[in-house]
Amino acid sequence: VKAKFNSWSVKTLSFSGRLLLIKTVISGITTFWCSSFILPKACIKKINSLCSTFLWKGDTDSRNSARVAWETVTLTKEQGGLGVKDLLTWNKSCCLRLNWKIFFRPDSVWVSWFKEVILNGSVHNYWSTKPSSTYSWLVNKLLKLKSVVYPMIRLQLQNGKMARFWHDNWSPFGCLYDYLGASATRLGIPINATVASLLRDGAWRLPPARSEHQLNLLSFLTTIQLTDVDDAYYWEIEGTPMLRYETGRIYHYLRGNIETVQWASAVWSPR
DNA sequence: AGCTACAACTCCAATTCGGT
DNA sequence: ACCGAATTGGAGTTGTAGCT
Repeated sequence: VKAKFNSWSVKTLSFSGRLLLIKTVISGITTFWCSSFILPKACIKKINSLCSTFLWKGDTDSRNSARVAWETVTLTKEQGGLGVKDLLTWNKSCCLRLNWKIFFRPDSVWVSWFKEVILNGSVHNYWSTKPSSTYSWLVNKLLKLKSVVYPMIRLQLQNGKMARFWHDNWSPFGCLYDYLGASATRLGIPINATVASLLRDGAWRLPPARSEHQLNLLSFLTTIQLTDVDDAYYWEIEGTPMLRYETGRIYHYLRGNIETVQWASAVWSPR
């Protein structure tokens, strides 16, 4: 990145010219690395710093004298920024794509490797696999993104033969392991039990409810009817099922709701 | 698998720096 | 005097190599 900046610094570019270079070329370079690896924070900080200096000074050697904080520059134009991608969040969005792949692109060689070596042969073990010092740094980072992807990877319950009772996201209550506080008691249900295994002769084999949460679950169970089709994972964002992974969409989802600024339309709309 | 010492990383706040 | 960035140092956390 620094080499790129230095090769441009000899030319006199306008502010918007430099902005465009950052948004296209530099984003292109970083996205390549972002898509395969989780970058260390210090690394991202350095790249941001280089971009900031280049934007305001035109080269990377002089001391930075930014008029506006980089944090503000990374807002969208509607939010009062310049629409440069926030690297940290972009990196996260790219890496969530790897998590998405594990579930929805099983034919990839990397996913097969991940499934066999890390997940003990089944994607369903993803939720219960804990980071370990025997795994690589990246693998552990991906496992730690679990809580972020969890609400997006839901399971459509059909015959219940694949759905893991405790960890799959199949009920309206999310992860039952957390919802029922199962770290203390698992109600006699094995950690890898499938939903179907709890239904025998048309009745749910669950102990009588002893908490409100358990009661909620039991009343929900009476409303469902298993079919004879296989269960399937599906990808959804804020309640909307998605067929593809859209890095940009996830990026904005991760950024959260940021207030827009009323002068943006006046500044950016074409005359 | 567990322990230990050490390295690496992350976060935070205080301070310094350059520029206007 | 003020602003944002950079630097610094300390505290706490996490990861790793080497050992038993």
